[in-house]
Amino acid sequence: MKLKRDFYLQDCVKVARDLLGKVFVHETKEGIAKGIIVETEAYNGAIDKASHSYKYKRTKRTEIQFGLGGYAYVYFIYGMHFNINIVTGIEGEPQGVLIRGIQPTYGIDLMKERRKTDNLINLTNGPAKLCQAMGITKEQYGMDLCNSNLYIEEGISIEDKDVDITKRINIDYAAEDKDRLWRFSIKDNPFVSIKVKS
DNA sequence: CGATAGATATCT
DNA sequence: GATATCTATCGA
Repeated sequence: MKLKRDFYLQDCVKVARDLLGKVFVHETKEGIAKGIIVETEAYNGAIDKASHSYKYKRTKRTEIQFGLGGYAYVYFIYGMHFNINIVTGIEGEPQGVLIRGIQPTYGIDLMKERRKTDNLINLTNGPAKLCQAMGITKEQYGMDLCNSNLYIEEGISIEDKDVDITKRINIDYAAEDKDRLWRFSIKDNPFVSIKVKS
């Protein structure tokens, strides 16, 4: 059962927290791939220098962030990698949640084939890795998670005591905003991309 | 471990 | 023309 639009219309920080434990699904003609979301980061364009849409900067690339929540924001980075964000918030508010780590639960052979590795942990413990494993490319830019073959469904419930809240990764260019505690991950899960000592 | 090469769409 | 919400690989 796909999550409904309402879920995505909330603030990006809340959605980032609540996405932990939910199941990310991509159905393609090659097969279905699923994984439990174990690591996320929130980006709020209105106030956050780390966001592509900082100060409501609106370009062809960030356009999708300005619409309703529940759409996929996929972009190409460092000349060779894709990352996927889930757009959140109401129309006009550019926000997103970066998916940084998932735990594969279905279609593992397909993921291994796409990633060219047999190492289970190495399949999806990073934002560009999980995009490759899930078969996400520029093609998925702007897809509606409420009405397409790319979506999120209910999963397991994660208690607050099992959630690590830390600084976000690789945003040193973002000045003081790099210290915001907007990264959420499931404690001691091996598919979390980078461990941060507490 | 830490350092660095890798390669290009996107914005200035 | 500079840079990026990163990853793989190499050397110690």
